[in-house]
Amino acid sequence: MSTPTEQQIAQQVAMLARGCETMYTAEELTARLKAAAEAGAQLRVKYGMDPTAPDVHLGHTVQMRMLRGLQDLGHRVVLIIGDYTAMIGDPSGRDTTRPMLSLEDIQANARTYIDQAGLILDTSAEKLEVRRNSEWLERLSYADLLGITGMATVQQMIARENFKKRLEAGREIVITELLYPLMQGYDSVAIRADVEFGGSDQTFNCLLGRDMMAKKSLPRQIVLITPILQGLDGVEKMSKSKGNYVGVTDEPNDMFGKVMSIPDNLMPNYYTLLTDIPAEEIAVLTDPDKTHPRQAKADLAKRIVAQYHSAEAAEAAAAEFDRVFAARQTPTDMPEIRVPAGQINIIDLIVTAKFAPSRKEARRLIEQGAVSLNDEKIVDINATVLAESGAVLKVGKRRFGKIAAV
RNA sequence: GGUAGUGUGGCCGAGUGGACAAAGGCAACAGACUGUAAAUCUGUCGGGGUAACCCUACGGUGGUUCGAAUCCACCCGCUACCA
Repeated sequence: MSTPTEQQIAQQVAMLARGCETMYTAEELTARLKAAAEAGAQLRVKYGMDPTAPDVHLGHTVQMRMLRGLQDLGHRVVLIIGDYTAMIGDPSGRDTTRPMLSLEDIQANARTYIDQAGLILDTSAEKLEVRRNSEWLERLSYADLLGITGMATVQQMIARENFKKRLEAGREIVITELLYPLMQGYDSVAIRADVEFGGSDQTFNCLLGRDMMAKKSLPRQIVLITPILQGLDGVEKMSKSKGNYVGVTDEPNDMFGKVMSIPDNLMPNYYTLLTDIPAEEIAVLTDPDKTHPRQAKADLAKRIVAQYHSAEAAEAAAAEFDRVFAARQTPTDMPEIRVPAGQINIIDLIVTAKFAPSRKEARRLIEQGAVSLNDEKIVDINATVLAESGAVLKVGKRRFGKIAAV
């Protein structure tokens, strides 16, 4: 790899800037990239993972895509599994303290996480280093801890918005909560991070790490803050617990459909953070006068499916979507509903198919005109139908099943 | 430890003896329309029953009452003030 020119470095920085809300600082990043290139050295890019929530969704990929970009430039990602922190349990959780995770759980979660992250990251040993923070945190003595706590001031802590608000509201702050940012910051010191990525809620912690490094006379890490990706509802942030997410391991059809369900006004955001399309093109795609929104969204959905599956899978998912929702035909693949051959009550059929959680709900769906069998709408909640193999039960717009009479 | 407050459906949040399966909002689901699982509008939204009606539910356990989410006692959790 030849030494990149100033211009190439500037391009690299621009690529990262696109997905960042804030950079501390772009100048330092430029200088560090240049120095690394000249020395033929890899930058160490820190990325923390919470071993309690292993499923990777599009929200995580905003950062991961940039990490991958850096890997492709020759740098190394240091994935830190927060096993030590997880074992203690996160005290900042408002309601209940999280249950302690066993070592096995942490292992398993980390495994799942790395497998899924591998869809985006380069997992070769050269480009990815996996560490657990128990490696260094566990060994600290009380004296070490005093040294670490000596690196931050109460003023710093209470300046943090999160704590400030709680102080003003008179809500309590447990001392260990103050220690958490320090632990995370110490991770940076321990691994000699050059760059750390964090969501905007992590700003304080990342910057504290940067500060601690300086106090230890280390080159302070550059902090890249990424925006929080909004969920499918367009209101809350994407998260597994809110159920408004697209998992990277979602099936193509599902992934496509979920992306199609985002509000139109979320498209610019998704295009910018989840694809590599240049800004000028995004502007054209998301301008309703220039591109039909339906078209733009299908295009977005295809690109996303292609990233995690394949271009063919994306085309197939798009075709399937058109088939079912635009042409209103039955899907090519439907789950089987196994029922005894013969007459069956329609409510029983819906419940057996698991298309409704209760008989009451099944009845409501019928009353609302949502149910049909072989394209024939069923409006009578007492209807009895003939269960014959191959018959297609449809409930609502997207629940289909093929009857298998046994 | 004392005092005051608070605990409601997936979430937020009203309700202070009957008209309460519990206002309103969010989320969700359905229908119409469409450009899609977008937007908008309408409807539904604990469970069983064709229905009348029944069962479960307002932190927990008992009690008062013809009747309790609502009143009382104790307990548990959270919050604030005091110690």
